[in-house]
Amino acid sequence: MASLPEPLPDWLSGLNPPQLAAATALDGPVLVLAGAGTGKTRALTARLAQILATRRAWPSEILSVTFTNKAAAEMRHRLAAMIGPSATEGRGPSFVEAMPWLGTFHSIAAKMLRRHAELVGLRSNYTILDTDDVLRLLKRIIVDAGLDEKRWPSRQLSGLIDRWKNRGQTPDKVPAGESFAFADGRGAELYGRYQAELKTLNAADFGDLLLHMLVIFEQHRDVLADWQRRFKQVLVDEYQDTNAAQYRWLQLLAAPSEGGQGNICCVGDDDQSIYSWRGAEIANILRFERDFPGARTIRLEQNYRSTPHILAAASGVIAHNKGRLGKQLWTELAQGERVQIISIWDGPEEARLVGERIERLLAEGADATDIAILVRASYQTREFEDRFIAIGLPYRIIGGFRFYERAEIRDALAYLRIVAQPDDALAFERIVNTPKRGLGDKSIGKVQAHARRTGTTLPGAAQALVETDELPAAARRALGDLLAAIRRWRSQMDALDQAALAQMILEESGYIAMLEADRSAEAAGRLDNLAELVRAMEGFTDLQAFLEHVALVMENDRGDHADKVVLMTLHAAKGLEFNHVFLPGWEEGLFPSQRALDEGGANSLEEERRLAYVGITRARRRATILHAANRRVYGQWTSAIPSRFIAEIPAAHSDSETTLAGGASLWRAALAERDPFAHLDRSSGRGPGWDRAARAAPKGPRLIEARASAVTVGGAARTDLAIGARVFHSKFGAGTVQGQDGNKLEIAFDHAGVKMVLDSFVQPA
DNA sequence: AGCCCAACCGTTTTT
DNA sequence: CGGTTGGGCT
Repeated sequence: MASLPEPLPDWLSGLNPPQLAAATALDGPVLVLAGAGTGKTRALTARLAQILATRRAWPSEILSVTFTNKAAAEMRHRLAAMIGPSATEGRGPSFVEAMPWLGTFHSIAAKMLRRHAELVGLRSNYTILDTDDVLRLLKRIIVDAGLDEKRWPSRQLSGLIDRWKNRGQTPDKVPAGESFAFADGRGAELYGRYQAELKTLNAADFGDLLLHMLVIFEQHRDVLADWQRRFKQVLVDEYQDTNAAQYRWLQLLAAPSEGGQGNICCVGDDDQSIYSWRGAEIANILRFERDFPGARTIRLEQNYRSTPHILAAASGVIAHNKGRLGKQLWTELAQGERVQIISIWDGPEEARLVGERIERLLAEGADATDIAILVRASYQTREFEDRFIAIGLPYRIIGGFRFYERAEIRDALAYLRIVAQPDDALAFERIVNTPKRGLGDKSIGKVQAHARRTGTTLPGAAQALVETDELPAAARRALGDLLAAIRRWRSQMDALDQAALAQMILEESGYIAMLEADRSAEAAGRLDNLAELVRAMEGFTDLQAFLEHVALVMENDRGDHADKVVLMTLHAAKGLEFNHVFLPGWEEGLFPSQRALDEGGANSLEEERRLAYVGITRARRRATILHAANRRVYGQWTSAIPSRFIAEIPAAHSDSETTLAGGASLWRAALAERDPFAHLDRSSGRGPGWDRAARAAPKGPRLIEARASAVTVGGAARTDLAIGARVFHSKFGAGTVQGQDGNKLEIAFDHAGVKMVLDSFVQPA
């Protein structure tokens, strides 16, 4: 590395030594192991600035890949702030001239594919299908193949095809054994049919964007060579999340062994690899040094985010994983508070307590946006929503339905798609009878039959049928009118800008009228959404560009940045940070999830552990972990033991509290339901985290904000609940006492069966 | 063509 | 328990 000038230029100043190394090691392969909160984006941005400043590459010669649009936007934003707006200014398509190859894997591959589409049998205006289109198409293929859609659901096939595509496998490369995962060995065959169908639709699914480029690179080395020559520098963010196809794509573009220039910098953290279920292969990062000989590895280990207690807690947990590349995070921040571990009776109680703690934080002056509740599974947010609505605490849920997944948006887009791309049969199918035109299953069935018979596309067959008298007069007229309207709209494509065109389509198609006629509460919101869609279309070069933007780039963020506490999954929280983080539901079976425990073996468990690590490291100042003894699962009350991850948090960096009177004994009561030997008081073997939970108890039953009605201090047996007494339990309802053991009662509930329950939880009926 | 009820099935989710 | 979906019914 050439020696750096002193003083350092602006874009390099303030970097710590490893960050500086990451920003300036521009020759050859570099792996940057960036721990949580170690200023990864800062180093990456500085590297881009350094490349540009030293003229190692022009903006158009840098390939810079991320996984999410958010990450790409962030990098673009920070780069603009660092080197001035000229290189990156603009929104929508206009910045394309500046850093054209900064984006997500999918958007970059889609752009490349537009240039080479014909090499895989597509035209450059191909449609990018969403999951819904894919499922409908697959379902048709499954039914056409004479299979029972119930027995062989399209979702499952879609999952398999996804997996194959993630691994870069075309239908002919699917291992024979894996083909048996679907329809008794017909998996690969159906995959092949699906690919053929996509070709006739002039369409690609998400996985195709990369897969097609791989096929093109492998079969047309001249095309590959062009791209290799172009990209003088390659940057990859979140490298631990790359799948096999993405990995191969990067290798082809950058590895010297394939003819690439070899200046590739991959940034990632093996401890934050949480997407294996989506095809990510942690092995990619683990074997980087082998794949790119001569690679230099740089570790970013100084954490600027969290206190030592929080870091130590997270490190303690992740240390239980094997096969890590290894990092030692450290910080200069003051010690701060220990991680709080709270044992609680049940789900509602958990939500209640979190709500209370948040209110206290807000009263102490915390900003609501500094507070997050991170859950393992999205359904867990429900309990918190209920509670927060009840106490009037403003909250916001991140994730869930995206704007463009809404039915009205997808309908509007289908209209635009059929206008932009006449062969898009899926779009045609979607809108042919929306709004209602009297074109029901029977008429559409005839069109489909005709299409199949004559080997034409669905819209083509529709046109042909309109010219015959095979359809009833009414249907024939309706279909003819629709086709004429589509032609008319298409003829306006050049004359009108896409927003005006969309407005026209929505009005002339009767779609807006349909919603206006609908008096329901949702209809008004749908009209608003459509107006928002039209507004969002302004500023794109053309309709095609907009449609691609929608398919690949459209943000989920609806600009709701008000002062609200945020609720989201641990997955969604990766990359974010908050002063105060609540981590509820740390129970075996929930987190780690039952499926991870049942199916994936050690690897799955380690991924769950990484998720725990991600969760804890989101916190800047305070992390609060909770686990409940009882939770309602599918309407059934189930007891649970504390997550093993709780036991893995070093005691020196955490404090345990319990709101459970009787502490350990209560856990024993909860366990008795599933453990016939619970009464034997074995000293161990109660499961992960249990000892830890029990240890909180000896300090004496320490009540925190306990509901007076539900919890009583002390373990003295009650005398008013003799055998035979009728009692009432707030969860299980009425029952009869059958036996007594200290402060535990065996109660035969009228509707919930026989259970062991602490006497403090029941009242005489 | 459209509505209603019952059977089913429940991680994580980006592009 | 509750949302979705598909089939069957009107």
